[in-house]
Amino acid sequence: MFGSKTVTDEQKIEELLTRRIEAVFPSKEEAEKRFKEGKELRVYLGIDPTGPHLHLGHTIPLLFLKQLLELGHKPVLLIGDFTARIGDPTGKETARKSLTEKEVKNNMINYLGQVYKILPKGSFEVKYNGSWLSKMSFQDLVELASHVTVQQMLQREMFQRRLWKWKCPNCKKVSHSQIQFGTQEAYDTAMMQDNSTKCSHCGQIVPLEKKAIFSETELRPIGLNEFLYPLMQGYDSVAMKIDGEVGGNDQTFNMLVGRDLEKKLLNKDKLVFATKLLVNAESGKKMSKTEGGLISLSDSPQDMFGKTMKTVPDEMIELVFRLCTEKPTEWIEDKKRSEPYDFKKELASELVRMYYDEKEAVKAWQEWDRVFSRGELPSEMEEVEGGRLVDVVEASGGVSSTQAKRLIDQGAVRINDEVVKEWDRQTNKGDVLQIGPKKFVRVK
RNA sequence: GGGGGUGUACUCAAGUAGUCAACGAGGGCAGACUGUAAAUCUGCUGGCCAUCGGCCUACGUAGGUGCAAAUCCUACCGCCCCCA
Repeated sequence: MFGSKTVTDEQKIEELLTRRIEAVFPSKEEAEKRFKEGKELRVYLGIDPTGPHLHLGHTIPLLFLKQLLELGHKPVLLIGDFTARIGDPTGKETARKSLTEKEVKNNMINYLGQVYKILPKGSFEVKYNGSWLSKMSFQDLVELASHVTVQQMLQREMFQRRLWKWKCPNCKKVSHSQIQFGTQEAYDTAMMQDNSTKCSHCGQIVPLEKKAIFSETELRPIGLNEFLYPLMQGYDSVAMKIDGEVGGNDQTFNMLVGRDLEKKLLNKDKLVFATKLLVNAESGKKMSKTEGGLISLSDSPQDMFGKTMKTVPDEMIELVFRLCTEKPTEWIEDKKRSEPYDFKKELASELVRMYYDEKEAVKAWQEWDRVFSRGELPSEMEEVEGGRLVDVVEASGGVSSTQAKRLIDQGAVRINDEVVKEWDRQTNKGDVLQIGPKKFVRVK
């Protein structure tokens, strides 16, 4: 890779640093300066291969990398094979099974295939953190850990939220309980004799009843290994002598640990790009809470279109357009004046276009109109074996027989557009079954 | 190490011997409504067979008492808090 020139166009750099980016460390100005120097920068994105699919959220940093690539810089994709194999530390007694090497490998292959839809093969480096983390000794780890303090770790919001909170019965205000890790002073304030405590807001000494204590989320214990995660991730930066890292805003803490370490150990000033997240600014809700609702890059065109229509709330169409597509800002501004329904269809088809092609995008759109706007049958349907209605629903819906019966009871199943509530009814060849709002099958 | 708690379905959380497949809330699913959605209202939300109904498996794990256990006893395991 020689002779490659970086682009220092100010407008492009501005677009790069604002469109998908929530925050830049140490500062946006510093980043601008570095980009204008014209030297090739290596910027990485770390992904843990914990599942088989990349979803829409992953595409935000990936598209950022693509922008970088277009400016002549070098994206690096770091596969967290080591971290994935160790497994999620937070589990309860069912200590989440750590993934086997084989699963990790499979996931990685799947990931790469999906990444190629955004970043062309060969345009970026691929690294595995197992190649250095698995070689570290306990001594290395202790040495590494000495660079980070417990106080720093506890600042992290994710840990903050897992500490006790309590509500003062006098002034009704909420305080963090410092019971777990506090200074002596904080402890004295929080817990006085016989379980009474002094409220830091109103100064009253009140009994600390059990009911007053709560936690916002679950009060999960914080395993020591969880402290190690940021450390491992941070070391990745050092090992790769990287120039920058991009990740979701929720990864900021971990990315900053890497920045600190790289500075301390290599005297290198890593840039950290925290991308915006797919959250609804008003409600604070994430776009899709459930696995099922996630739009995955490996979804079929039809599914991708449908899921977009069904899971993207109106208020978020513009956001998704900005974060997850490459449409120019002006175009988005223009289109957003149209009906939300149409705007959303534009989004859905654009996504299909990105991960498939124009033809599929058009087809998916037509299909949607056909089925949901005009109420016609889809042009292609899965063919299933006939038999009793319950059994057909069970098999084609991928549900249990009890659940299949429930669906029928609730009137969610139609045969040839007629609601049928008898679950022992025989289906005939050629019958079209509609199960729920969007599943159609034909009896063969 | 000593003392005090606690462990319930996807999550939170009631229930302390039979009326418990287990209140309630969130989530999810379905129906009505609608522009897909959101909001709202209604129903469902362990599995199997079955259109009343029946059976099986489940309240940290393993045993025990008893006609009968999520509920009582014993041991074990996990977690939390306090004192060291």
